[in-house]
Amino acid sequence: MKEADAEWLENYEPHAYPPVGVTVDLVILTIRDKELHVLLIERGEPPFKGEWALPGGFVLPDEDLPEAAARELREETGLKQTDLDRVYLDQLKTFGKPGRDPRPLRVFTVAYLAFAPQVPEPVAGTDAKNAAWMSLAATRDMKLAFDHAAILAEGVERARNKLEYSSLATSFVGREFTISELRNVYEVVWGEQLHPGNFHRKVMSVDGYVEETGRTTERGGERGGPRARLYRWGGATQLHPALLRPSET
Amino acid sequence: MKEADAEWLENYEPHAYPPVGVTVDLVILTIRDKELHVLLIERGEPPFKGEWALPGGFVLPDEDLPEAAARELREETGLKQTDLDRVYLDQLKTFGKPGRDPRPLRVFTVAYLAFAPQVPEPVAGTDAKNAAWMSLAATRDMKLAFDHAAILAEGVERARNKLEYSSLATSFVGREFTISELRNVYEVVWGEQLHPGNFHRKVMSVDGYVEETGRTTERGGERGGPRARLYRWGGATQLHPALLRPSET
DNA sequence: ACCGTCTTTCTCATACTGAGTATTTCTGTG
DNA sequence: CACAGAAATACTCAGTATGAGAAAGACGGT
Repeated sequence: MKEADAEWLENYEPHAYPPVGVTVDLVILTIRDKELHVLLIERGEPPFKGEWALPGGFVLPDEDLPEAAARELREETGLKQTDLDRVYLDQLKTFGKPGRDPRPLRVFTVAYLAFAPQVPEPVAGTDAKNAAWMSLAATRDMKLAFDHAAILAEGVERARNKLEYSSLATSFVGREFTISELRNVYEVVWGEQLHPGNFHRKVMSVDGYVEETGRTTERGGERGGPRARLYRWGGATQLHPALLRPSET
Repeated sequence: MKEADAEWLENYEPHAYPPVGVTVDLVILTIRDKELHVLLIERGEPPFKGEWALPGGFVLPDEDLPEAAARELREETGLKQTDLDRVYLDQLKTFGKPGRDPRPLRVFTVAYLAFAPQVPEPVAGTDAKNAAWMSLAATRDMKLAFDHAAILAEGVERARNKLEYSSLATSFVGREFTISELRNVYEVVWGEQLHPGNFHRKVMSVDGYVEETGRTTERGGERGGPRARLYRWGGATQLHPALLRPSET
């Protein structure tokens, strides 16, 4: 550091500024019963005690933002490390409108978006009364705490776009999956039916999206059909060419 | 607000938390002399006094994040309102690694990305000694203050991607432009030559990207060629289908 | 045993893409 | 003032991707 900086530091008075806080909030999405679900917690502490909110909390003094998001993800989902490795977790957007938090402290929140595979039952954390996977349809009828409804909407929108250009859909399924399980992810997130034949051809033609395991499911679908081949993720993160949603054409 | 919240508020002590600050920093890109340039300022105050940095500053107490970014953009570029309307300005990413700011205050910065059209000479603001458009090539040899090199890299990467799916390239050119001026934007940002014929066909085929004005340039190119037709932006913000960069195919 | 479902593969018409070429209009130079 | 070089626009053609439909099997439930 320069000498001028050192001199300036001595006269610096942090508490002269109005108090500010920074939190991370998580939009954690998963698929249950062919519907998109989000993890919500019932707040056990004020503000908004008793109301439903996205999981999140203050960033600790020595913690970087991705660390804080990963910690909250661990605390709120109870996922094991092996599963956590496969979870997509990326920064979504930061919200800081004055008054979005009623406390006498200006709170900015850095929202993160996560996609979880299987469905461990959620764990109520220290400051949460209760935690639950809520279907997106259900959330539209509830009033979420803070500006979390807007954050959730932003997260869902981002998820829909991410599916087109990234291999993110594999984060929603198990380590080994069938092509129709993968297709189901797209159908649920986009909310529209896809042509099974064309989807199959497309996925197989994108280099590095999936690779064959050589095995098949133990039995066919519940209502019939042959055993499906099992694939695993092929290592590609970007899809070339992209898997565009039909409705946007 | 619930009663429980009100009770809780009385016991709340903001200054018990370590001090935190939030700034906005801007990656403002433009094209000069067929090269991508970024607006940098020479810091007039510690920390990093005398070093080059992205323009930015603290978010004011009653200001939302987009307002703070717009204010900084106005202050630093001196653009007039009519020009500002056409500037693309959107949130990029938030950075908050402990220690990224040497002050005894944890500073998070919300980075914004802006694309400016013509090239007004920059204006030195209150806490800036000097301001200048720097070519990207030049910035690679300089050490920027804070973690601004990483923020800049993130902004450039985002810009390259945005060109593919949005009509953003029109923010870099004047209100009326020729197809080859538009092509030049893509070539400069992507750093590769495009096929003039194919680019022309593609731009004309994307619905709502450009619309004819019926006029042409006053004279041909400096080294010959016919007068080019003038177009204006056609109103579309998303491009369907996208204009993919050739190198990624 | 049979019906309906599901996976996987084909076919075919249409659309889009990259590469190359042609035509015409202009600028700058001798 | 003719000419070379350059640029704007249009056209061609082969290769590839896409949407829609259909077919061939494999399997579960009844």
